[in-house]
Amino acid sequence: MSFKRPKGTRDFLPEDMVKRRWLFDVGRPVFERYGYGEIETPAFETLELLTCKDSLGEDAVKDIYRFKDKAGRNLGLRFDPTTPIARVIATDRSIKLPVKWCYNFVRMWRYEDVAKGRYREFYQAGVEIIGAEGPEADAEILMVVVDYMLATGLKQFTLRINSRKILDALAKKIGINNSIDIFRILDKLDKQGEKQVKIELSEFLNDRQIKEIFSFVRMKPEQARKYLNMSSLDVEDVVAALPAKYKKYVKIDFSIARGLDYYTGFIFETLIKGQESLGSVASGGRYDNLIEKYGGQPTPATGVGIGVERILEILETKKMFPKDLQPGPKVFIVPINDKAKKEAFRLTQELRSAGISADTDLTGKKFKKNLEYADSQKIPYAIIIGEKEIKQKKYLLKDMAKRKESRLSLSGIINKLK
RNA sequence: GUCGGUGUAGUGUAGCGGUUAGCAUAGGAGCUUGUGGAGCUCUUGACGUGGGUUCAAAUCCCGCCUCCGACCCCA
Repeated sequence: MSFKRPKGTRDFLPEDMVKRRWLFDVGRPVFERYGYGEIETPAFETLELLTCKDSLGEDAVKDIYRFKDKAGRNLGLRFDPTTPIARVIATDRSIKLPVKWCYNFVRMWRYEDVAKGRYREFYQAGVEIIGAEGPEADAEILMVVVDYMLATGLKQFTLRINSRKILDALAKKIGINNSIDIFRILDKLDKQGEKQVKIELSEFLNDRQIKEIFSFVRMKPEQARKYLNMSSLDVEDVVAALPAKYKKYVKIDFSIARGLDYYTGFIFETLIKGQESLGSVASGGRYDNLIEKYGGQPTPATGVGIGVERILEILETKKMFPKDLQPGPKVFIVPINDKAKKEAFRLTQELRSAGISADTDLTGKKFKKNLEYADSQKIPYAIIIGEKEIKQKKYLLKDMAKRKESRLSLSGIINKLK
């Protein structure tokens, strides 16, 4: 019999985990710098919360992993981080607003089709600002994303911003009812091109409407303002709140329309240059009435979800991980024969006590095999220990890559490896 | 969910109706015992799954599943 992993799941072996761990560690200081506190909610919630009608469409509900507990309660696995966070805010009245919460490599489940960069079990990072309605909060979300991207080493990326309010005004102006369908199609403009989008739109709209949409998408903000007869555009306010250093990463784009389901205003997505086909690696926006839908006070909120899986994939293809990411010990202690084994074991523990990641043979392998093993595991150093070494209290420290050996005392080794 | 492709040791593959299912690599043991990435010897290990056709199926047909693309979707 042989067992398989369930579809859409992955095993992360130590060599994978060092990379994931690296990204985790790179993101955390960014969140901390901005003053976000970390939050974690249960892996499963009541199905009632997860399927709370107004917040998601029918398709989304189908993608929830659901089950009954022994008492017959209907439960489901968390499929996004925002819903449980909204639940916390809605139900815990003692929380003083605003709050700034982050989550880093939080696990999520969606029962959907697996595709490149999409799994049924995956991780996400992100931040939420709840209880602040000004454009500064939205601007800060963008700043966090920019800093996060830069921290990963990615330098060429664009945050494309738009607003649900602008799209709604546009829909009203040109007489569109089923605006969600329309803007979903429009959202593909970048990926599929004008021709294809026009074909798809013609199913719902007449030529005049399509023409107007396309001319709108190309407008400058000031033209758009005039066209929609609005005194100000929220996306412009957000850009205005941005420090100069961040402005160059941000671009107003009236064609983007991510996640129209619960967003109420400002929305954005992040594309990596050269990796546009992978889709957005960080997207979010303002959702001012979600908390209310979960039974809380009317509460403004804005945030971002960062697709760490996609970022990892991009870093992998671009070979951007630090070279020294290597699981396992830094030094492997090799006894020359059985007599030296005991001393090797003792020495290993001595190094560990000194804070050095050290390991030794536990299987009774012979000298040569142990060297081979250290080599195959890419352990950078070996210490060779035999009768001579024990007597002299000087050990042979071998640099595996350079194949060079030096005779050092224990403290000498500790100094060198620290 | 739809369409197309695919499935042979851990990995990469050969076999295209009758084979002891071949090869490479990885894994294990050794090449007489104080020096590893090579070489040599030995060794472990595979036809996704269930039906059907046939004297005979890894091989042909069908269902299911997996994986890979494309579409749909992505809260």
